[in-house]
Amino acid sequence: MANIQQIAQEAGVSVATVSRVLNNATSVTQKTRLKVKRAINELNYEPSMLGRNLRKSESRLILVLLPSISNPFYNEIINGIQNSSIANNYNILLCETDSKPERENIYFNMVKNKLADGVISMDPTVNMQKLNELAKNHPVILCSEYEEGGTIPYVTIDSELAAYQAVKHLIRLGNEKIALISSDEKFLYARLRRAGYERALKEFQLPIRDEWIYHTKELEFQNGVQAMRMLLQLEEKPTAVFAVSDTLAIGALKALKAESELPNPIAVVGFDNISFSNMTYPTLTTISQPMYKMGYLAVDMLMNSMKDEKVESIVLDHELIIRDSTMW
Amino acid sequence: MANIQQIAQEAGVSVATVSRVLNNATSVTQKTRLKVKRAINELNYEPSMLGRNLRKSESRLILVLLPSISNPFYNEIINGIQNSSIANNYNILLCETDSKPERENIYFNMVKNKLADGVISMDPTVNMQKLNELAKNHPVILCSEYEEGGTIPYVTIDSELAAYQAVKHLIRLGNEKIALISSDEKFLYARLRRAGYERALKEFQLPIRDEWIYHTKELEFQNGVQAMRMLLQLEEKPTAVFAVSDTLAIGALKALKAESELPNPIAVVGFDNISFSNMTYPTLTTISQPMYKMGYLAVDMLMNSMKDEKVESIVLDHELIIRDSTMW
DNA sequence: CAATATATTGTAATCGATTACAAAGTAAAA
DNA sequence: TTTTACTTTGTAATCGATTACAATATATTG
Repeated sequence: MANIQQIAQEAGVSVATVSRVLNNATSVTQKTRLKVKRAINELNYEPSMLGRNLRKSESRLILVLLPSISNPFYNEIINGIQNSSIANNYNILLCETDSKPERENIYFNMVKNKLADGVISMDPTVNMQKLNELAKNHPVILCSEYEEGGTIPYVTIDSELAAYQAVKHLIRLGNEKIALISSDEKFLYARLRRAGYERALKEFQLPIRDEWIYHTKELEFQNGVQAMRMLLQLEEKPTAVFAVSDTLAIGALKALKAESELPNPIAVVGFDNISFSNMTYPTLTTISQPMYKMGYLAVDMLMNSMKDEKVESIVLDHELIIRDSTMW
Repeated sequence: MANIQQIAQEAGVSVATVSRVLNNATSVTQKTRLKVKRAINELNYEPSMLGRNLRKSESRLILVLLPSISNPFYNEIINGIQNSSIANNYNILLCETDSKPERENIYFNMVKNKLADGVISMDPTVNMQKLNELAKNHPVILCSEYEEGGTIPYVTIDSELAAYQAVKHLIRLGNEKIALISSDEKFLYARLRRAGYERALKEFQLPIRDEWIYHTKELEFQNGVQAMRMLLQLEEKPTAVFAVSDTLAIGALKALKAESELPNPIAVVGFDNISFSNMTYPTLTTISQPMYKMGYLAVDMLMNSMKDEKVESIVLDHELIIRDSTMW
């Protein structure tokens, strides 16, 4: 593969001139510009980004941290990030941490090593201390999951309010025994959604019972199935369930279908509005997050952060999508 | 951020020695090694990959091309690719082409520009001509979708045989009117799966009727819903359906549930065994591809290709997973 | 101890671009 | 035709590492 020297030689000009042509600098005559372009075509030349990046000390790559790509919740956010990045002439590196510190370290090092220019983290399992450390010297934005009272800018929704509204919806439908399927409360979103759940129950003077609150280890479908099975084994069964994610809710629905001898249907509300939530039977009532927008904005914020502008955190609006799982 | 010069100065040695310590070269005394390490810690130094990559003319990045991350089919493959890459000290760049040539060009240029060392393409919509061109100078492996009679090594399954077996299963259950929900036949997998479908029907002297073959534009759930609706409007309705992807099959199931006045249930078989396929109602009978393995092997093949070894294409085994959608 | 072999360290070129500054060329003004 | 102002081009330093080769230090041998 040819390099800039060879082009310069072929075109009979200096490397500086070739570089100017490559970067559309103004001060190059039409005539020399043509000579250079001809040489470029002749030798099938593509400028090396390695050289350019080293000189400019940038990689135009954004790291996107997420625990696992298999959670469909991230799909639309990633779409937003992707489109926004490309519009800004950046590319993204999707980084599955699998919630493993070793993996996380690899990616943090990439940033320190200048292999990436900034980070958007959607990973609730991220090591916040290390991330804060990184954020001192590098642009970092949190997307969806964030740190309360932290210094890293974030874009998210009001999880507490959303949960409150979801549960209130169940109450309005006449449910008094409402269970919660949540994940690990080390995650902020889980704590917030639980808080919303409790606020709604308290407001209507309904009991908050420990055995109606189930914590799963992960967010896979199977965890939802498992959780629902446990709830169905209780002596006093709930009549409705609020799950902190669609994946859990869908698992719960599955477990309910398997249980043929239920006197009354149990209502289920999920969270995220993943595309599959409209394909289940019954279709799932859920909270819709503006995922695409969230991703898009996260990149905007990162770009501003790179320009050393002050970046304000953003809280976006959500929406309750009412489907069959609360009206069968 | 400190650079290698400063470390050399701080430690009172030459840059070469620092580099040797960084790369665990043998010929460094314990004493100087310590001096250097102390300086590294002192100045909080992280070597710049930009410099290293330029010098070594490699980026240790693999591009993974796929049309869209929202298709859950790719999840497990990506997992395999990811794990295998990390084991080989590479990172992957997930590249959604959205089936747009502009996007594709961006990524191809990254390879030409030395920003990535190789490509694994899972994108059926890829421009094969350009990819072949790229493959002349850079390592490329095809994963899942491939080119018949092409020169780029691939890892895949026998789609024709799998489809044949899926349809044969439907025939054995007594179905004689079997529909096909396929995608665009510009994709090889679609042509192969249709061929398998037709082979099974012919073998049992069953009719191949054009109105029972529906082609969707995309692979989203909604396309499956749409396809099934059309099939249900036919005068002579099929009693079973084979869909070339789980997403389409799941959409079809959804459309079937919506239709309450069916005299007999319609059996459905999908393809891919995505994780959702076990969460639908009824659960989906499908063909399971060894997705993780496929991804893992693709990286192995790429590594060999980078070492300029000859790489043989691989056809892996599949499996028919029988669930409720063919026995209700 | 001197001569030689070996282990350790340093010097400087190199990867491929960008860019400040200098030099040469061209156009405009005197 | 000079002189001046402005454009265009070239020279060489630079980004931050690796590494061939040279130089020096240390160990081994006779």
